[in-house]
Amino acid sequence: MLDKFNDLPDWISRGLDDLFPCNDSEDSDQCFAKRLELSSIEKKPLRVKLGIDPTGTDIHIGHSILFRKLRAFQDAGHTAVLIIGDFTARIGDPTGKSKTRIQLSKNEVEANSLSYLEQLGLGKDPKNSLLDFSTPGRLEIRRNSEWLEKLNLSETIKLLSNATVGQMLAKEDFGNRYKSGTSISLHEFLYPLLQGYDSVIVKSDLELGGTDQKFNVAIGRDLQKAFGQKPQFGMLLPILIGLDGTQKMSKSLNNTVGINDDSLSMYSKLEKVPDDLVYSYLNLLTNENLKDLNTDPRELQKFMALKVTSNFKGIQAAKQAQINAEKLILGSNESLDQIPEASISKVNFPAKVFYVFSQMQLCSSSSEARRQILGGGVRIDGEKVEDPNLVFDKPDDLIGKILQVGKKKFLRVSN
RNA sequence: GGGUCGGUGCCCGAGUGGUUAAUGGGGGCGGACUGUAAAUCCGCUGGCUACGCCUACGUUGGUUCAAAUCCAACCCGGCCCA
Repeated sequence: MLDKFNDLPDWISRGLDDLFPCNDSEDSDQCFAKRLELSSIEKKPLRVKLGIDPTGTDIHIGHSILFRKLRAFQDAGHTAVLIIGDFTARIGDPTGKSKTRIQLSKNEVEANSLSYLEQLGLGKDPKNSLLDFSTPGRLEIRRNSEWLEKLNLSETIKLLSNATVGQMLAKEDFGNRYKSGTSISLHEFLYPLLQGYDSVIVKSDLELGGTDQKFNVAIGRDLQKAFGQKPQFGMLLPILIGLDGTQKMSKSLNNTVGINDDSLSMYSKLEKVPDDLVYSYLNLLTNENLKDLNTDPRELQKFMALKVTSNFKGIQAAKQAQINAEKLILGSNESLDQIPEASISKVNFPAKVFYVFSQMQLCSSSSEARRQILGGGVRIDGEKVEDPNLVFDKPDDLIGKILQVGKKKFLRVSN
């Protein structure tokens, strides 16, 4: 932990990558500890902003780092201001993307937003969700189309005048793309300014973001000053490394653990993250004490997987997942208690095996199923299937049996 | 707007008239191995209840018995010039 966070309570400093500005000044615009102090003196909760662009449908545990921090502020009595970037999602934040993002339609964005809110805990008991949706005054949800849609050209130009081309190109992502000759559309320059303008509108005291957000958050601070407000602080949290152990966790890299994953998949994915990631997962995704940890790497993986899973699924489900995962590794699926069931109603009989596996969505296509069978990765009730053209005449031939592809994908056939 | 180079499967990248569903690498999936994994080795990697049929090399047309490969127009991108 960096020294400069020493005067902050542990629930704030844990896992931080950066907090800026950060100095010993007595000025509550320069020193976050002072801003906190001011908040408690004035009995005015801080407004802690976090923006999400509803561009996809699944939140993964990498995102959860930010939400966990936001929740910590909620629990300390502050106000979480969740900005749904329903407008900016349609522009696309170029951050970290080598290409201009595809623009989404209004309907897609709305559907994604709802899905996000549900995943974050809308309608759920705060005990089992990422954010507290029910305690009055702890959460404000704003959609940025509310103000961005109304922005007219002269206001837009005023925003644009707050940043320079040099600043934009100094930003790592734009700079790289510029140098490498990848196209940058002008509207992408607007993105950081719009995100910053969000801070102005909601009068943010603190904005949370990943380390790749430093530029955008800093722009927000500049804009607030330009609009005569107290500038926000920026709190940056690390980008979680994905399951591959090298790249950031991201859906498009297929190295994620979704918070909607069932507990068994969540646990089994987590128990095999590379050894040198385990510590950071514990640090960023749990509140466990990081001293006196078990030194056996395999045990540590399991401990981490259990703790993280129980954060999302509850301790009971996590323990069960651990037991089931052990059984999976030993290769016996018979004693598994939590095999998902799936109805066979989509299958038309007579049915060939490969067709069955594709219809049951264990394989992405019937060709894929055929290949898996030929490759020796398909089992029914533990028995290897050799012939892809094996025919089942009626549903009863399959109901109650366990279909398996590889080591991790199971399904019990139901009516 | 002008000049020039280019757009190939999830990604990168060969292929410049015909055994080409398209070399190779990465990634992914499956198998073996192991403390799970990684590394390594082996196999697979467009779709379809399928030994056949369909769809694919920016888009649309054209030439040809035959096109990813030739021609035309258009769309998109890089660079240089305005």
